[in-house]
Amino acid sequence: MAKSALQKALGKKQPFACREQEVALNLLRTADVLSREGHALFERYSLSGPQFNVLRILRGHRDTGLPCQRIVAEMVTQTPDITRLVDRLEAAGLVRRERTEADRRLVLVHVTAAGLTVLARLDEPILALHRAQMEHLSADELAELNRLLVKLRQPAEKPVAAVKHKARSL
Amino acid sequence: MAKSALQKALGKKQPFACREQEVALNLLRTADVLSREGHALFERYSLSGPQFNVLRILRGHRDTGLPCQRIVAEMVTQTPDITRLVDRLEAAGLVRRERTEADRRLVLVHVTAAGLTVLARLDEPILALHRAQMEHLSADELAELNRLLVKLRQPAEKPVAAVKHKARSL
DNA sequence: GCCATATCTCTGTTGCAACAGATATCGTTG
DNA sequence: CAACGATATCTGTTGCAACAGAGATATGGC
Repeated sequence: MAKSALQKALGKKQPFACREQEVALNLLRTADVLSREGHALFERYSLSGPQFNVLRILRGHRDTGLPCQRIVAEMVTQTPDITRLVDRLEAAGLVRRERTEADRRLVLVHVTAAGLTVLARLDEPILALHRAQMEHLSADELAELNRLLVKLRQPAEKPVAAVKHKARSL
Repeated sequence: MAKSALQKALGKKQPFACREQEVALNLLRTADVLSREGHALFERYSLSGPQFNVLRILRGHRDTGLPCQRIVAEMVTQTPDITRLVDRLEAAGLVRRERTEADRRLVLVHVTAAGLTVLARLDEPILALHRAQMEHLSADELAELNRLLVKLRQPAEKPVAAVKHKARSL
């Protein structure tokens, strides 16, 4: 295997154990690099990445609101600590909780007008950032990258139990 | 644009704003899904992902040791809190600090025998996990994915200052 | 109608991450 | 050799994330 770009970037002197490991490390590193730039953008609005993600999800359901569990299911980076994440958004006045009457276990979370305002201000810079980060890739490359990322993650999304069981038996 | 796989997976009803945004979300989500399985593996050895990463880096330089700054530069997910990360590894007996005499500002970090033992136990399960996560992709697809991930991250790695300055002016 | 089970959310605790400032050392300049 | 800036690491503080357990409510069997 020839020396890869990541090896040089990281100053590594020995090759990767296998191509699968190279993909794993490249995936995590690229995600880390790109998400840091997004983090710098959110920071100016006192938001974290997951917080912005939740706001955007709630905007997609602003007519009905969404229970916490559904919010987590739609998040890009899923967190088990959705309660306090919503707590902080609520303290900032960006979302509002509403206990339902039909099923009193459920708490529907709605985005507020203030939340929609913040989202509106962030929409354009976010898109501009994404475009700037990827302007050196062709449309075909972006489509292929999308396809491969989805395919890579696909088997782990449904049979999670099987994978976890396998991992524990190692 | 036709409905994508991620839209269905996330239960979204409206399309992405653009393909660049779809790539960004797919990248973060795939990295999150795969890294969680790795986290479950490290957890059994009371290690975090970055901690394992540091140990592996130090193994690659076990003849000379490495200053903290160099460790950060080689990390997959770079952290500004390397001091305490090394603190915890040192408390666990997996690394050892050594103040150099030539330049007394430098602290060379070495992996200990115990650290090498932990690494040796983790090497095979990690490779097995990576292979299991990617067994449904062909060798060509893995190579193409590697190429695209490296290309996507490439411009952000060198002109970081320029990008950051640009982001701040938004 | 009552009890067991499942679901949803919240709380308590621990540990890590991020940012800013402090300390110690080195190299250079006058 | 004294002072200045640069470099490398450490410390203090704040806030978030992860995990376990508890409280409240709904559902289904009897």
